[in-house]
Amino acid sequence: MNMKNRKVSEFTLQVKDIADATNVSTDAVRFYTKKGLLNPKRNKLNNYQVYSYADLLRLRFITKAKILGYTLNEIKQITLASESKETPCPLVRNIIEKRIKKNKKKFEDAMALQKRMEKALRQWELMDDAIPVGDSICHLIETVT
Amino acid sequence: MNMKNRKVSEFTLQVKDIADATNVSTDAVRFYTKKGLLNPKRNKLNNYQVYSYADLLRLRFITKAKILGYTLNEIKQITLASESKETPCPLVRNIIEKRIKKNKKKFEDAMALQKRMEKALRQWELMDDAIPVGDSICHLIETVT
DNA sequence: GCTTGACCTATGTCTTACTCCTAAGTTTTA
DNA sequence: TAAAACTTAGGAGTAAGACATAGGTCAAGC
Repeated sequence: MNMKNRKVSEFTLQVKDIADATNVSTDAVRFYTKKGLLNPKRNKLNNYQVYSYADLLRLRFITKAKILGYTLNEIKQITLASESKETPCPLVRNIIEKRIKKNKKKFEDAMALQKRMEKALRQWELMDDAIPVGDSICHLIETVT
Repeated sequence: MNMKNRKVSEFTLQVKDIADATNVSTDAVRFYTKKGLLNPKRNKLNNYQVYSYADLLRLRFITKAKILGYTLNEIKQITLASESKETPCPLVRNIIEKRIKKNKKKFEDAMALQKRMEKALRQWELMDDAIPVGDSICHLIETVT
């Protein structure tokens, strides 16, 4: 490690550091950076991106928000809003509420289908693998749908 | 309706017919067709695609399988397998089992986060919209994550 | 001092599952 | 007969990256 070039402040992370710490690929980190969701500085000595601990926290947030179904654009809006001193609560709450409602419906539908799928598979397991009933898979599938 | 040109067999559907019947866009139908998930014939008189009732059923299946998280490639494999007389049960079961497992984990994670998000939002609702606490949204978000 | 390996940079193409747009041919309707 | 509503094919754009490449940088070992 070239400490002369690496040490910019207390927490100085390179792409790989921040990526490994959050279990995100370096490609994804660079992608978020290009999109403006992360705002690293530059090390002028070698042109490397220099991430801070705040960037790491934000990256953690991004991964969680993504699981919830937020798009990167939504996440960007939320973080931008949270940066401005006068946080426009109603706007952000709106984004969040909408997403929660959408997700709820989606989850419920998916869960119901998932359960029927699992049930069908259990029933299928009682049958003989070797039976070549022709359309048997279609029928299984149709019981699911 | 030009019946001379339209009537190829009992069930003769054009793109729009099959699309409307399944609530899928015509673009999507054409996309599935190009990908080989649907196999219409051609009306030689006007070069139109001619879909059958079987295509309609398959399209219905595609939409359901998609909700379950199957990719179009997986769906194609399953339907191809179900077409061959000796349906290779173990292979298809494998695809289905894998997908179910993947979905299960995904749903569980997402559901857990969704619940925490809803809880945080409820707590947030008790607060005053007008309070410009600066990082309050970040804090809300951090309680969620 | 130089090579090797592990980083980093930027750019570009590929993927999935479409949507939107264009241009041009066909069929239906007024 | 002309307009409206269909059809065809192709190409471009979208999200959220993965993967490939070419070249720059840096620490370690010999």
